[in-house]
Amino acid sequence: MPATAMQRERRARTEDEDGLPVLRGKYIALDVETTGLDPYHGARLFCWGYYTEEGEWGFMRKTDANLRWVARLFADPSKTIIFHNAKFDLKMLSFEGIDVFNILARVECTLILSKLWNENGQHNLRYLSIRYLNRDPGAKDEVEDWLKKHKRAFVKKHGREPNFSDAPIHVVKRRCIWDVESTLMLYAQLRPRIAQTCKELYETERQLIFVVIDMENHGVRVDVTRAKELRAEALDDLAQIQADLNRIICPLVIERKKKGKGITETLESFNANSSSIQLPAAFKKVGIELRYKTKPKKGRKGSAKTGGGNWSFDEYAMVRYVSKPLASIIRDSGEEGWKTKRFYDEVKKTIKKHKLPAYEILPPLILKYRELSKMVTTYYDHIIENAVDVHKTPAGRDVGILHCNFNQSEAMTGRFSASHPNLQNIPRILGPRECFIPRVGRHNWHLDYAQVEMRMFCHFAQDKKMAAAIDKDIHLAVACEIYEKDEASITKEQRKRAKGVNFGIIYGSGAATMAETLTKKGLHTSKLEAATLVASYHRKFPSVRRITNEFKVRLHRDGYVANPFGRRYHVPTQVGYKLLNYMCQGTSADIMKKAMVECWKWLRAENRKRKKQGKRPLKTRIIKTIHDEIVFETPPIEERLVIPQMMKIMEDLDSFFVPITVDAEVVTKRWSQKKKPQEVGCKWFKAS
DNA sequence: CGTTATTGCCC
DNA sequence: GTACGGGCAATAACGT
Repeated sequence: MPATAMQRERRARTEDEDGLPVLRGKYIALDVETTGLDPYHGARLFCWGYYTEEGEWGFMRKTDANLRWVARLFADPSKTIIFHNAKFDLKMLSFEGIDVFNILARVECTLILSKLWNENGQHNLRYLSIRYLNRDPGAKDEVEDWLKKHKRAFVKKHGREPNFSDAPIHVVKRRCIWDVESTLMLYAQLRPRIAQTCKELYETERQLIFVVIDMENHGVRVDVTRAKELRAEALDDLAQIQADLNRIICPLVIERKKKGKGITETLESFNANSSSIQLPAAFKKVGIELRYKTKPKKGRKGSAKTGGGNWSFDEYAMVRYVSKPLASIIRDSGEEGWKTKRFYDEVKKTIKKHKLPAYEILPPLILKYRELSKMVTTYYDHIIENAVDVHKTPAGRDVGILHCNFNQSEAMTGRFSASHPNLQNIPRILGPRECFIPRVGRHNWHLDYAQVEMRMFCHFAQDKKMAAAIDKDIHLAVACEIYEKDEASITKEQRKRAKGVNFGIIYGSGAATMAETLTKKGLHTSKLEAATLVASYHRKFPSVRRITNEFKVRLHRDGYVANPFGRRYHVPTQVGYKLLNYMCQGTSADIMKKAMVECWKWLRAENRKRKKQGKRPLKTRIIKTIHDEIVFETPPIEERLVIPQMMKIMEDLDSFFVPITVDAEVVTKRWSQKKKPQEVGCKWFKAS
């Protein structure tokens, strides 16, 4: 569409009761502009633009009448409303009192369409418009440019950072119209392609938008007081470690660069997080000879590798810089999550007992320091700073709600990602999980697909031997095969090794990495041993090689490989070994997504039914997802009805070479005390 | 104030 | 003959 035509505003023929345009177009691209990205901390929309296939377009500021116009648009089942990232816009509109969960118009999303068409690369509107529409970014960047240019002056004048709503309205308008025009054209290009390739998957993703908004708006409950207690504890420990470190290695002479010139400095306080400058200096000073270097990491999007070649101080290297007894202390403390005091006592005791050189205390202290500072900055601080609606409980504790951002279109395999804060990487053993608590009168039920990636692996390989073992103990069964022993004679360590091999195979590893990974987990394994295990594995499970090759053949033939839901993976042929993993991970992810939609829909349908029958609605909700796990919040009185129903929906979702089964655990007090249903006296619960 | 490198947590 | 998959986030260091 030529830019000149675009700039000619076409007046709608008719006006509604508020004097606003009644659109003839059926397809309406809509885009809201906001004061920020996080509505839970005050960001709000202040205007929006629209563009229809009839060439009608317009720009509206937020007023009651204009919001009513949007509500009427949403109530019209003959319309299709297209967003680029519908989740964001709808979430913002939900904060203006729009009931986004009962929209009668059809909601579409070009971000999801683009992601499904090609999981690689960028999916922002700017990039897509250039790539698919040959469109000049034009007005797209003007708002950002304005903000950059006027930031300093604005802060000086108003005492705060400027946002989109502070830019001149005509600049915002131009951008907004640019966005909606692009969105509409993009939709016209992408929708037919997806209709051809994965219509049902798109439908799942599309409906999932509402599940995600619901989940994010509801949020998870946190015990802010507990976070503060744990934070204080950690800070105390950190102060002690810092003092010890300073006593051992300061003053420390270091060399660093400043404006291209090398300078020398003497430090009175040591920073254990400084792995490139202070750590090497400290190790040299106490006389530890450095032996391990960092490995190159693959650059963004499979490009050349970057970095590497510097001295390494990760845990892998650190345990190797100390004697064996101390190394086991470090490993044990990590696995069991010891408190700092116990760790200190054990470390000192061990050094004395084995008459180790005094400097060996350095690596364990640094590891502990890094662990604690990570807990504080990444977890406790986040909970304390980001919890909203904080109030006191009768017991005098501060509790609040954390609203995490779930992104359904970020990970290339199809998985969810989470951010701000990332609820999907909360440590399993250390303190943070103590801060997550159910709401009053609720339990949190964690329903997780048991070994789902392993099951998908089994599905693709169509391996009968594996299929027979998957509902018992797959790792034990694999151990029996690769060690050629019966179950009774397999040691715990051998089973653990087999487990590592199972994961390694799914991840596409070879002998070298397998050895490294196993050794890292405390199972000392040489490269040769690992090679033997892998060879043995492939001999016993030839289907794995077969399916890996089959995927490579398909990649070569079609340029992509599609999972059972039609999600396509485009990868360079050099990394064809990744396909098996993508297929396992991605199929699991799509199972999860479909399950979330089905569970959510069941709960809504049930409530409509109950409303008709004059019964009170169910209070059960989906509150979060962690890859293979859906977490439901439910009043105990509903558990018996709802939980088995949710499990049934999840398990009966689709049919594969092996059944997909669901395990259930429940949190009544704190996430750290997640329990089996039987342990909390759920007599009605029957494990599947 | 941006980018790169390192580290470490999750499934 | 090679190679472990997918995420998010914090800090340090350095140059603009």
